[in-house]
Amino acid sequence: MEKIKCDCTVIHEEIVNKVKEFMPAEDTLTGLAELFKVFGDTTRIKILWALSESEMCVCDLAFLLNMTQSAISHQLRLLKQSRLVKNRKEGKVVFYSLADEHVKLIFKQALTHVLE
Amino acid sequence: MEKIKCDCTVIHEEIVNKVKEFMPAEDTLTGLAELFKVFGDTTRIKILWALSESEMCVCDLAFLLNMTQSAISHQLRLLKQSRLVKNRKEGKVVFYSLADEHVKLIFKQALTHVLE
DNA sequence: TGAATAGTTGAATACCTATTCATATATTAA
DNA sequence: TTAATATATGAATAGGTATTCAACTATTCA
Repeated sequence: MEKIKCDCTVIHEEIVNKVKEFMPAEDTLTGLAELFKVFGDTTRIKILWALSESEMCVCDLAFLLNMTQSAISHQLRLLKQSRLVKNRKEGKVVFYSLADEHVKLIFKQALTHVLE
Repeated sequence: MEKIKCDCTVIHEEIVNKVKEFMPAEDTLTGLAELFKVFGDTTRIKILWALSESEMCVCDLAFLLNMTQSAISHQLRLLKQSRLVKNRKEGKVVFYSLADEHVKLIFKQALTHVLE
């Protein structure tokens, strides 16, 4: 354990206080992190990307990603809880699709960083 | 374990193949997930947000986020490895700042989803 | 030189989470 | 009703990771 306030922070106090003042609410930042956490998994990224091309059922995704249907289903539940995908039922088949256009826009922005 | 190719995927074969064809390279998708993983932590989000306001030294960040300087240092190393922050040394003090403008743009995009 | 400050780092711990496995539900068709 | 298919889900496991703790380095200054 150590003390929090260094000498240099005292010197920088004005800047630090100004930054603190403009920081978004704790909830907002936590929410941001939670959203990015959902994007931060290869399986979910692939699912989201696939759904950005076309709506698909669970076993389509399982086949496409070469994974068990169970694993896909678990991830889809997570994605739905985060309001990133929605679904509709047609007989025994459940089709999933993107909830809105945000996903594509976030992808686009992030790709510019990755592809450099 | 279970078989991968369901009957309904046979029916949807055309769509599934088309989606597969347009999927980005494995490396690209993994890279995307890795980037989002870095954003997917409250501490790192706060650090990045703070640095989007002003460059700061390690102990400034520790004071601002009320965390040990060691914890902050560990996270800064991660952020630097991901090319999201850069640093400069001035005597004993190391100042960190955002590596480029991508961070702000990605934040902005994601916020529109969180704040709805 | 020695003391103090700023920062880094490796190991340990405690928590989280992605996948698997087994099972359950829902729908359709025979 | 029974059998088959599509999906969902709870528990267990294995792998990952954020923070802490205890050193350690680098720099300044007295």
